[in-house]
Amino acid sequence: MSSEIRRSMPLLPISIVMQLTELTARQIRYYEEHQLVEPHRTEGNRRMFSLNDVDTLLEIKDLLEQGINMAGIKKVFALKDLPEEQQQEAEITDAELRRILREEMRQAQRMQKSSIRQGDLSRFFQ
Amino acid sequence: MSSEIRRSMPLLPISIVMQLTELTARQIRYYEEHQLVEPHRTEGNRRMFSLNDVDTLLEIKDLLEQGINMAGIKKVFALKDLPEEQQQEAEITDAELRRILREEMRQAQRMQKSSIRQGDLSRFFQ
DNA sequence: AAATACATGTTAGGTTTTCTTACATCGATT
DNA sequence: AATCGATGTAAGAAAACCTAACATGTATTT
Repeated sequence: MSSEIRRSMPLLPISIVMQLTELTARQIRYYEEHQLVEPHRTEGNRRMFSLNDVDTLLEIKDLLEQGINMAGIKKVFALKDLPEEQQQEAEITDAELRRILREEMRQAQRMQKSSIRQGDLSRFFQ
Repeated sequence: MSSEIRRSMPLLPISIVMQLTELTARQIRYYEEHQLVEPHRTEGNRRMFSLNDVDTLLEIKDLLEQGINMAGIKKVFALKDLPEEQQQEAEITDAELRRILREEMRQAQRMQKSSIRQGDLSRFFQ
């Protein structure tokens, strides 16, 4: 079995994903609501996550900690998932993204100054 | 994180292990009863299995399909798990195992002839 | 300053999954 | 015929998870 298949197999219940990512169930479900992850569902409607899903969630967490919001993260993922042939067509969107990211950086700095940087300490607050 | 650690992390609920191994919950619990696997337990007493546990279960399944019973499988695992230093002390048991396995092969052939497929070597294990 | 939006917390009620225990079954052995 | 070994099955309880709704704390907008 290829490692690709293995990493995309839905194996993990949400409780384990919570441990692996240090995200709350609420957060994980919220990101799913925004279609940033799409866990498999069992017959009984329970979410089952793959290792790739966990990677995605860790990436979301990282971007959020950088002050980027849902819309920004969606853009980032949209770009990343573009196949080679379409990367060129994305140029305009790419420029747009850079503008977004610059703006986010400023925003992040403002947040740092006011000591409200969000996310990085979440693990200490259960 | 080392692959060793990863493979020993309790990540999988029994439903997933059932799919991966094509064993029933009853079978998995029965093998645990015989201490052939020892899944982690959550606070709420749910079994959580590691990838190593899955490997072990697949090995159990294979040995069972070869007609070896619980006691025999315990012996096989006991031998396999011996650290280098003790391998020598196990020589006698090792020879014993080889004898057992040779006998088991003959038995398997007989079984094929008579279309019987189970319970072949119980007499050799106590 | 009030209203709004965003990300997350919390609570409630319902459903699925898993647990243990006990008894049933069926082929093989005694 | 009785026993054993591996597995099936059923019942009742508990844990884990689900959705939906409302609450909260910051940041932005008006």
